[in-house]
Amino acid sequence: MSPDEVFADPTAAAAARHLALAPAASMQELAQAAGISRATLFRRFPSRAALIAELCQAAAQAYVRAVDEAAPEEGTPAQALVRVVESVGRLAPVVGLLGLQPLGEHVEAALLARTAEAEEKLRRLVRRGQEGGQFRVEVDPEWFLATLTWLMVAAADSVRLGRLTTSAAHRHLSATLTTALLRPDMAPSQGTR
Amino acid sequence: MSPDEVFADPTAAAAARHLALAPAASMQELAQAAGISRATLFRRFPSRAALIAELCQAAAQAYVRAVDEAAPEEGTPAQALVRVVESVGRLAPVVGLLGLQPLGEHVEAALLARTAEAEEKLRRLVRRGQEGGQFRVEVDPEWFLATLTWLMVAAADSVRLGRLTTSAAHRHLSATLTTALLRPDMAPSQGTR
DNA sequence: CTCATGTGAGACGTCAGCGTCTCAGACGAG
DNA sequence: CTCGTCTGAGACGCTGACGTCTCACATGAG
Repeated sequence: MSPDEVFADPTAAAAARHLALAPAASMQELAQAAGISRATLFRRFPSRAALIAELCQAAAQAYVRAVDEAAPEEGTPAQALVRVVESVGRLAPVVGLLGLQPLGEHVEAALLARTAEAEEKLRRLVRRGQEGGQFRVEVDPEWFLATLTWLMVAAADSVRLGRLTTSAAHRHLSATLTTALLRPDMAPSQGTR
Repeated sequence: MSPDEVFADPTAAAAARHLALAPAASMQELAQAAGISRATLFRRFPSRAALIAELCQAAAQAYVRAVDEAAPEEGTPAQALVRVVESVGRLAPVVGLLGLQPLGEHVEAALLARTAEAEEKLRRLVRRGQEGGQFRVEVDPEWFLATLTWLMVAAADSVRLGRLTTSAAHRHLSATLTTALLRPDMAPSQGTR
């Protein structure tokens, strides 16, 4: 999933792309990356904080939608897990390195509030799978959430460093997340690819 | 492993602790966190960049030592993996959130150079285990390295958010890394705790 | 006591980035 | 052609942080 599919505004998409490479980029650089002047960038986003906040909000929105589309409460936990990991994993290139952005106090709180519902769905999925015997019981749901988040960053960073291709990173991300949670004797198909 | 064991200088240790909570902290804040005046902080570290660089160098040094102490080339790959994960995992609380620090171009290059040798040892370990049949062959060594790095951040961040205790995070970190790489039929002891 | 060393407090200049503003030019609609 | 709208270029002031400097004070050795 490319930045342009997550951010309706092409300016925002370009800014997000550049911020992924240079987290401390100035408004000057972001404007240049978007192919517009600094003045125009300020016309669209009244401040730097507003720009960052809007990007993060859009990313959170995409995350919530990805979780919803995967329907974590439907089907067997194992199938639901695969769908979730596949769906959320697509966001890695866009959302991943945005997670490194230093945020203001209330902005971070707003983001957490926005994603709280989706995270709760995932916690329920983990518990459902554990009660049903398909998931490892020793995995704390909170740890699964943390793993999901930061392995997206890992995937994005590996691509940034040129160590993995986007598709390889996505594949490994999915594989690692499912093997981390699925009980080994429950693997639907042992292969990773 | 506490910050004081990684950073000989208690000032550096305090700064690292504070930077983990506030990545964009000013020199004023860092001095206050270390219990010294801003002037004294500048006497010890000629610039902010120098301070950050020194912290990262020390962290990289600790990482290299942790890998060396785990002796990744000795014993069976599975045993070596457990040692590595255990050893490196201890660094998570200290090193984890330091990875989020925006670095200058050449500083990052210097860090990569410093850790290159240790990373190469780990790549060899992964390949050795794969050739020996104990490790999953579908896991790219690069992906394992990325996973190792970013799950340390995940552990540190989970603790920061109060979602996990330090010991729980460490346990999950070890468990996830080993299950991600070990072939399921090769698990030495199935339990995680 | 005297002196050397180290520290805290704070003033000061510098500078980069932010955010505002103005003006000139491009461009399309009518 | 004319007007309204949008944009780029650039000047401007402001702020916060950096880094330097000075001075007073504490502490400890001799």
